[in-house]
Amino acid sequence: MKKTGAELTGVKEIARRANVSIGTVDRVIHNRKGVSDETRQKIKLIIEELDFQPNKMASLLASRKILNFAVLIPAVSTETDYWSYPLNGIKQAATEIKQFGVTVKSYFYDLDSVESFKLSAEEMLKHEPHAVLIAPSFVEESITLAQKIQELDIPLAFINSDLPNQNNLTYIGPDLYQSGRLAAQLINFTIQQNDKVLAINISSDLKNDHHLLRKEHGFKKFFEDAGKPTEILTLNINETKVAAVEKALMEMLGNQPEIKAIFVTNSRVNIIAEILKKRKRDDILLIGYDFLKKNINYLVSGQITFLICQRPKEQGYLGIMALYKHLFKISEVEKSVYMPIDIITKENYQFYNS
Amino acid sequence: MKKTGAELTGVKEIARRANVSIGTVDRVIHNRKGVSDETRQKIKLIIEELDFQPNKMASLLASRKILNFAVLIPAVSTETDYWSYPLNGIKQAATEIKQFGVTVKSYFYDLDSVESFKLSAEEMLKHEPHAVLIAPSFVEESITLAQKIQELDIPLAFINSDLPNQNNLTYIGPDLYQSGRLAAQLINFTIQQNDKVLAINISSDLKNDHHLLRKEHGFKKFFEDAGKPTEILTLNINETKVAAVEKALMEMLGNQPEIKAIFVTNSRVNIIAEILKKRKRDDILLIGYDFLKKNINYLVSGQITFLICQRPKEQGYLGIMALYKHLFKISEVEKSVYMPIDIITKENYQFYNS
DNA sequence: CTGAAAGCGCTTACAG
DNA sequence: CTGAAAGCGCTTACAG
Repeated sequence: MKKTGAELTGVKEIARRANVSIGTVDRVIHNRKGVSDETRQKIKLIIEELDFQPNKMASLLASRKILNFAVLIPAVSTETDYWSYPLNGIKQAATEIKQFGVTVKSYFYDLDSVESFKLSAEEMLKHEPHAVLIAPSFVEESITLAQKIQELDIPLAFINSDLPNQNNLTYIGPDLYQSGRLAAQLINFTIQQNDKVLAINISSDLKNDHHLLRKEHGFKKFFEDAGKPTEILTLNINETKVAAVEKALMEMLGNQPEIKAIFVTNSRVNIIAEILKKRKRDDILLIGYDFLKKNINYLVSGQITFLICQRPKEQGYLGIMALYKHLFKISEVEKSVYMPIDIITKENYQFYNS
Repeated sequence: MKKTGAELTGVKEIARRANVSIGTVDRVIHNRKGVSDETRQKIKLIIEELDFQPNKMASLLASRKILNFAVLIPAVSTETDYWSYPLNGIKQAATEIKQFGVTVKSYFYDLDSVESFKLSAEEMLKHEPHAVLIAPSFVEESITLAQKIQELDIPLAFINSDLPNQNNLTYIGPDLYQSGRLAAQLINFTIQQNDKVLAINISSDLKNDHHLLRKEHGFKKFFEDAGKPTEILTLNINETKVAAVEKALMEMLGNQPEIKAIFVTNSRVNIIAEILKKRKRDDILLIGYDFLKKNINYLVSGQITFLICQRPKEQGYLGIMALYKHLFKISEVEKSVYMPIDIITKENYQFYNS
């Protein structure tokens, strides 16, 4: 249970072999200046020979580093508890790395308010974080922020959605196109000849919500590739109130009685479920996104058949851990990490832990 | 970036307040004897007041502990690469906790040989591990082993399958009954009135393979609960050679032309896929278990529609981490951790990372 | 450019 | 029962 403490190891042994002090060895290990080329080379050689790996714990202990991570994500709203899941993952990671002197502070913004994003971002930067994790919901403002962060030369991780060319350390989140394809595949199993399929985008600002469009694209592409004549209709609803959605939906269903399956491109699938339930349209298969309490309720009651999920908790967890692994040089961090695309049904939701 | 080093903290501050040496404080923290009740109480009070949490890194560094974990799992065979996934998870965990002085050594056994299990178990115990992770494939022998391990008073984790009442620290694996139900639900979406469904158990020793029976049970229970008149047939095949399986399967399909879906209760679903492909029976929906290369190939080619997976990599990873968290007192460990039941299709397999 | 010393927050013998 | 000292493997000023 104890290490054998016979011969020297680590910096001491290197120092002994190189005939220098451990201070000099330390300088070489961390590529600090103030060492002659000659000694530097000699020490580097010995380090290689010994395949020396500094003891992280000793290093952390001696350096007394304190690292503050900042997180900028949407607040949990009354409308959706989606963001509670990434937040839980972030908290879990925070607990695990607390012992290494890392603190994680979260800043929140309102998904309906660009202004709140800017304010929270500003507040966050004021605290001079050593690493930042953000969910870049507002594209333009997020790019501005990402550039500020880059100027400060601190690592940046994106979760939930990506922004191209932002020099971010990593992106952890879904592949939207492919999740749309998967939804199509699931629907394709159940429909008959001549059935029609409806894709619904519910968003107050669809033009900027390229998310939904990428899912819709994957969805339609699947049927194209399948070479089936299934007719895919699309309904864009730019209001989120039930009454407005109901009007648009019922009009569509009235005109197209052959619709037998509906794909909602985001977590607002519960609105459609509510309407279908009220209208007693149990004949329509419904599929949508995200492990929200409201959605799960309709899954259990049978109104929703499939939910597609992208491990929101894990996104938060992995985002923080990526920053940690990078700053503590524990391992290389991948530029993009695409989450598995999970299928949740009435029969497996109880074991889905995020 | 630096901690403020003004006032004393940790053991020193406790010692100062209690007017004792840090040695005595240490004795109290670790509940060692040799401290008068009076001083012990005094120190405990101060510890509570300060909400003192010992610095893990300093503690690890000073104690110079070396912990050897042992792992006993089936070897990766030519027939299936299933066990390469838990092994990868184990290796990943090993890499992460290496810096805390933990080594992980794996021992393997042949799934077709009880003898090899016993031998490997013996070999493992000879090395006096401080914690053990096992996949208890052979029930009786595993119980014997679990009892030996208990006598040695070292923590034990099970993965992949559970054994009741073994005083193990934790179990991490699937809920078999529920995964059978999920398979039934998926099939239920696609079948028509009057279609029949076939469940196939392929095992050379089905009586002892209670795994398969629990999945079959869940599978059948789903249809019962659904109150549908769907007829579920069962085929037990106690040979694993393709020729033997083919004979049994074709006889069944010949007698029951209404069979439109097949559920294979384990990873040998690729054998059935091979036969269906050869016989050009694309009309039958096939569903089975595990993310094996062979199975994925048939998923891509369309012969298999769904694979049910239980995160084998994560099981290995979490198993090791549970032992680590327990021994290092990082957090409490749950007695049972049931893995999510994942559904893998042609459209999402590429993002499934275990 | 280099070394010697102090220190990180603990644990471990050892001495009394 | 208790304390003083040495040490874990590093880093950090400081002195030269």
